[in-house]
Amino acid sequence: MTDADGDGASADGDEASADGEPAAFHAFWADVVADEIEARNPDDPIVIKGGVSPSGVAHLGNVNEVMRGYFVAEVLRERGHEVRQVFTSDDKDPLRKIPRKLANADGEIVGLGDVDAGALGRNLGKPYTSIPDPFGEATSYAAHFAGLLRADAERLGVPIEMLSNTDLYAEGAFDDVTRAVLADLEGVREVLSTYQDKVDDEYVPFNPVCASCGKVTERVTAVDVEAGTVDYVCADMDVGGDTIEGCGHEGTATFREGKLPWRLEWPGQWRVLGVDFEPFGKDHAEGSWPSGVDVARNVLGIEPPVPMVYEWFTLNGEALSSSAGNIVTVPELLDLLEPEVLRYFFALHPKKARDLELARLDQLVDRFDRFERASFGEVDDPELVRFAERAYPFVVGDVADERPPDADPRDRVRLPYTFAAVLGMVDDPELREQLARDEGHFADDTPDWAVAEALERVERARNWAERMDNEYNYRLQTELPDADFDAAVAAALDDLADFVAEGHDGDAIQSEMYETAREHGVEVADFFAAGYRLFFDETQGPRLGEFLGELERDYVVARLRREA
RNA sequence: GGGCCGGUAGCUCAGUUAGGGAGAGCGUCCGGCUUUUAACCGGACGGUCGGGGGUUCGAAUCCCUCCCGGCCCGCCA
Repeated sequence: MTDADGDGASADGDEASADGEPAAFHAFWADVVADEIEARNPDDPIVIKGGVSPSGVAHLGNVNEVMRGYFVAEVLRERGHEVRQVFTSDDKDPLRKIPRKLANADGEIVGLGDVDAGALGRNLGKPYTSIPDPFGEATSYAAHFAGLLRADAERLGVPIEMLSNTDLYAEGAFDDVTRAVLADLEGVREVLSTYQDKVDDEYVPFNPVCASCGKVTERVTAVDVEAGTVDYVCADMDVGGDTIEGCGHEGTATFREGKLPWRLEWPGQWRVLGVDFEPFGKDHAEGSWPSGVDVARNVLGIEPPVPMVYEWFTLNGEALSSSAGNIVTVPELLDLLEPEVLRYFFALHPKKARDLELARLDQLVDRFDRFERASFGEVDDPELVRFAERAYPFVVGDVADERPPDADPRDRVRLPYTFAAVLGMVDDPELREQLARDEGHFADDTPDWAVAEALERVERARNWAERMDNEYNYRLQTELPDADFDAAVAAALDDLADFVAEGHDGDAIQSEMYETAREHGVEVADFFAAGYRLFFDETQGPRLGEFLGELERDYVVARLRREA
């Protein structure tokens, strides 16, 4: 891709559309982005890049990088393009400070106490790839954390290519970029100085790795572009107020034995990998993106990729923060939600600041369910239907692959999330299915795969109720709860026990509860409360009569008689 | 101080590309389901589209301005 061609095509395109050819309307933002990418006539494969800093915890914010790029990749693939979705692990960066929280191989957050923190301290200043995995499993610190993100992407059904920056340097992939930068120090300084005050006449944008102590250094004393080397001194490095001590070694490094600073490395990646599109968080939007564009055009001689800034979202109303503990990981969320629901969250417009409120996950799931119905034309909302018909196939992805080959997607059943939480109050899978059937969620001809799929949500909703400890967090009590009832209520319970013992279905029991309460002069509310106390040790619960009708009769009778 | 992005019903959001009806779900309230007890059905309530100004026959949408929130404008990524 050359500069001139890109500009020319873009200008022609603008004129053409100004002449009357209106831009295509798209209900899905990924189509708009895909249009922009196609307008540049990129060569296949189209490269979509994301980036990850392998520094501690892969949290849900990183998933933006995965999913935003994924939807654009899928749209382009549908349009007939070959697409690579690559991720650079910026793993040649030095560890600058010891993180307070880490995530183990299962994505669980742990404190420093669970790892060899001293080993981390001794390795400050070294590239992540030169530091051992604190959990002693992966080949390096970087490999551990890059692996976490890759695992999360896999859990979400997104295939990504993870590329190690360290490897790219070692293979010489950055040689040309580094040579271009160091051969034009004047130009680089001029470009960068408009964005960074620290860039002066002495500044050399290359950080050799010290051959003696292995740390990333900052002081280059000489550059020899012909030989492809730089001389350096391993001096102290200032990192946000703290100092990482250099060893004082003076040496010579090749272009493969160091790294470019971020503001040059990022555009360098664009050139090395031929990046056509890259989404990034709003923290980059006003900092390294404008300087990256400048560097790309005026130092590296390439057009920067199509950008997309995504808003950050908050978790429970607060900024994501691993140190403050306001964090949620993909594995955690997949205990609460189907993957397609999480994918749906990232299919919503990226520019909107969104809050993911765990206490109201039922709302997110409800919205997904409605979105899914809309994709089948089952919702009377033209706007939503347009979006859903376009985006739904990308959101469900290969979920359908686990269904029988002849399965009709319209046969799928989604139990309302809160109802699924109600079903989660009992453990028995058959009882769960029966209760859902009684409520009319399954028809006689609902296929087995749809029943099984629907019931998977019960386990997740149950996890949610327990995690939130909310009004659905009830458990059928296996032991008789500690409770006293007045004589009238006690008598009514005994009568109800006799009625149940005779053998009646749930509807009949429900009706009888009202009758019995009246006969004994007990407030219906009080009588139900007594029932909830006995079975759930709570004051409220699901529709009780029908619930009891599904339980084992001897158990219900004994419990109503307060015997067991 | 300068810049970027957001602000639509109690909550979560759609609608902003391409100016024309202010919408959905949930919640709330009322009603229905022989039955006040979370699931099902119906209905209602609910908005100065952050404020103000402008353009226009017409603005949530375009322009200006102000307010609020996040981010960037040191280093680092």
